[in-house]
Amino acid sequence: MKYDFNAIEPKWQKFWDENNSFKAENNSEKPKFYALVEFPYPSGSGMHVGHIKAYSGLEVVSRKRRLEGYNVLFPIGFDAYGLPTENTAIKTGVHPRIVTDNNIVKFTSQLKRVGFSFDWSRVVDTTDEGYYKWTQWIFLKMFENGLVFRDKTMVNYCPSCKVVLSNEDSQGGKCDICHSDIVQKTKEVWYLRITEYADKLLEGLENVDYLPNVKLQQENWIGKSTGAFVDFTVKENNEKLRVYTTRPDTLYGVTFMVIAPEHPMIEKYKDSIANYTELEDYKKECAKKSEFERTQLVKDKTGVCIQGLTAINPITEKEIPIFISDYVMMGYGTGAIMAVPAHDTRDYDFAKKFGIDIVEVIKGGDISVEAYTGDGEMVNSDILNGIKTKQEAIAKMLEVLKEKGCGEAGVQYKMKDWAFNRQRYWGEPIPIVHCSDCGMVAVPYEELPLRLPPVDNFEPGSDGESPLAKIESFVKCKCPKCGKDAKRETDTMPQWAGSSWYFLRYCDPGNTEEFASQEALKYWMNVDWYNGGMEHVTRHMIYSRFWHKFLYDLGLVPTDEPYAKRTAQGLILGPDGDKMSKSKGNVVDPNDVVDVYGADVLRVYVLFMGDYEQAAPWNESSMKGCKRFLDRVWELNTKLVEGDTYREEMVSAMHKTIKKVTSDIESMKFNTAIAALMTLVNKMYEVGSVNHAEYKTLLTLLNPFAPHMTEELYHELFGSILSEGSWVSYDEALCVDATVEIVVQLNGKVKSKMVIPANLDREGMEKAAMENDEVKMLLEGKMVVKVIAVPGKLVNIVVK
RNA sequence: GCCCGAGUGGCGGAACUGGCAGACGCACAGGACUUAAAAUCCUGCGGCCCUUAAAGCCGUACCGGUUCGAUUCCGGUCUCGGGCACCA
Repeated sequence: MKYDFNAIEPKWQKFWDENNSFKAENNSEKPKFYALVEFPYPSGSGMHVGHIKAYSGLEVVSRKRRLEGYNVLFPIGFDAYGLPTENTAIKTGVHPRIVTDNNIVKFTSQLKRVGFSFDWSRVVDTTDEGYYKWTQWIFLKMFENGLVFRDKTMVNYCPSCKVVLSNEDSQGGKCDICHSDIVQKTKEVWYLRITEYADKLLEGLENVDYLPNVKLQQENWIGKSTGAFVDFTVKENNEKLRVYTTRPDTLYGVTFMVIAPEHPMIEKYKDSIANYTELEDYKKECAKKSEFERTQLVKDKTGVCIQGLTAINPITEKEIPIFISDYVMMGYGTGAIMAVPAHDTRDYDFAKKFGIDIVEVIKGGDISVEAYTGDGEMVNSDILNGIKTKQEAIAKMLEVLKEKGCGEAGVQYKMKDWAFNRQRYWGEPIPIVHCSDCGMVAVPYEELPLRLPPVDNFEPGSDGESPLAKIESFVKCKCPKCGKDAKRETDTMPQWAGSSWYFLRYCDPGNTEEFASQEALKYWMNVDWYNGGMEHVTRHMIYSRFWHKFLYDLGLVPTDEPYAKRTAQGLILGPDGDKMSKSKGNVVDPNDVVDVYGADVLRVYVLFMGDYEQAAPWNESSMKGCKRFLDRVWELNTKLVEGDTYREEMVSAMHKTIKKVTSDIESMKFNTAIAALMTLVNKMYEVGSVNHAEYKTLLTLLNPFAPHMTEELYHELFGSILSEGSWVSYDEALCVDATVEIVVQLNGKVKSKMVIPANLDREGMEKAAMENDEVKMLLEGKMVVKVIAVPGKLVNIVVK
């Protein structure tokens, strides 16, 4: 009889549910293990198989850890604030609360059908007032500590979603949500001063175990550069014009300066600028371009020379022109640069177009053709002449700048402050009150949560105002400080807020007094292993590390980093090889797979289909192989024989498999772990029988992958694997066979094979090879030059 | 443009630290069982050559190098994927 998943899987799921089988204890003698997966956004379309793959990795690790005797916290929750839910509400008129609740029910049932060993008693929902109360609480702590500010700036505005977006949400000039074009708009918005933590976020990477490319992406995102600030002087008014440069060594090659079109100097010295209207026109031209367009025309530089202002190079004392151009950004460095066309490609393009001098100061390239950005000997640089390396030249120049008092070493970051607001209903209200006398005043802690008011119309205002602005009863309030009439802030927080601290809430989800008790945090933190998608490696991970580090600085969390280890799974592509998406219609629903094949087959398949970290296309027929494999494991119970130790013909296979599966799970090589189990099962069929000890081991190794079937079989023979089973160990000495087959090569080509004792040393192998009849024949008439023996592998005979 | 990563049979993918390329699975072909089909089991399965087999030769994107020996290391080229992007 085959594995009847329709009967067996629901049976165990019900058992696990009723017994809270995977409940993590906040107090335990056992060592703790905290495994975290990215909680889903409960969308209306339900989960797809990509979610299943994302959770299956740490699901396997968690189940293994429990068998190894750990107290495991493997939680799940819902990141439920967000635009799609609100858009559904706008379209259907159903309140986002109801939409969210329905979606959570759907997701929960899907997750349970796959048999994930989540601790269902700790589910968090970021839109639950018991949760967002603390999101607001942490925000107020940041406000109190000067990390929250408002600023009027150009913002990325999506005319379709009617929201202001952060740079992160509008990359490439397209809205992250609806993909329409972003326009620039001036607005006063909320910011979190994440740049204050740039160095800490960078340094923290040294002590965590993240995938190398995860670390690299975060480093690039933070974008630290070291260089120098140099003060040029404006001849006409003796004002300092400060620039940031990473190449102070090229100061002798500066032939002009460029400032951003928005640079305040233009306004300030408007009267002494002869061509002010021309500059104004250029500025207007630039403002029309979106951030995206502005970074598009890389080659074709535009700009205008400022008539009436001249800069003086502090080192050479030479006079040089000042230009405005949109290739210099106000938001980075000082909004002004010293241009060295000979050794910077952008400055080179600009100089060529405007006919400005190009002075070589580093030998090694041909500046008549292109800018030379490499290293080389310094020339035309007075005191630096003859210096051979960049490092040395920079060091020397920094000394000189310091002496002269016109510059200093400095650092810059690409990372910008975090635009922390949405003009939407379905988000955490920002707990701030605007008072005409007191300014921005925090809502008192005891008044949290600041609840969303009931509304029937979720449409945002036409000018990018939040729908909350239309609710008079919400907006009108008293100032908590002076008691006068005041206005409540109507922006809500971005979706990233709720996910910035959820891993802390899991430690103590029911707490009404604190976001989590110190005791629980001390016990569980930090997260031992965090797995998720590559798409969250910069934004979500950096934001949440920032929040965590802030709380650490307040002494509210015990560790300075939240995640000890971070890995990432690859996408499941559609059967057509494209990214799964609703619009392409290539989405696979896990429920459909469970209906036909059962949960265990689905679980094994998503891990067997390829390298866990790589993307792989869905292939239904490949899944049949996994079904056959599980059926064969099931069928083995008809071939059971007595025996509580491995039989001789099985010993090395058993130990080798245990070793392989144990280490492969740790390195997320789930596909080869399953392959090893398949090989073992094939071997059992070859032998024709399996004894109790062997079967017990097989079921234990397979349990994390196929928990329903293995529990059923194990339970029949040995009792509950969950409560009585334990992970199996292996003996290194028994992983090797007594004899090995080695290869005999002639000049590196395989010519013969022979079986020798595994422990034979080099000389012994060489001797055995030379005495082998087949080898003797091969060597006839040839001269042996050299023999190389590699124990356990091969003998290579070099002949002439 | 810059920075990562990858390129292996018909397909998904294996190969520890330079040591038998193609584990495991899918698909396919042949056979067994069956009235038949499904399921299951057995056999074969990189290419060339060939009636078949043995033997031989070629083969890990391409060109070259190091080495007794290269999918693995080095130099160059091409292609694909990802990240950043006038970041001074």
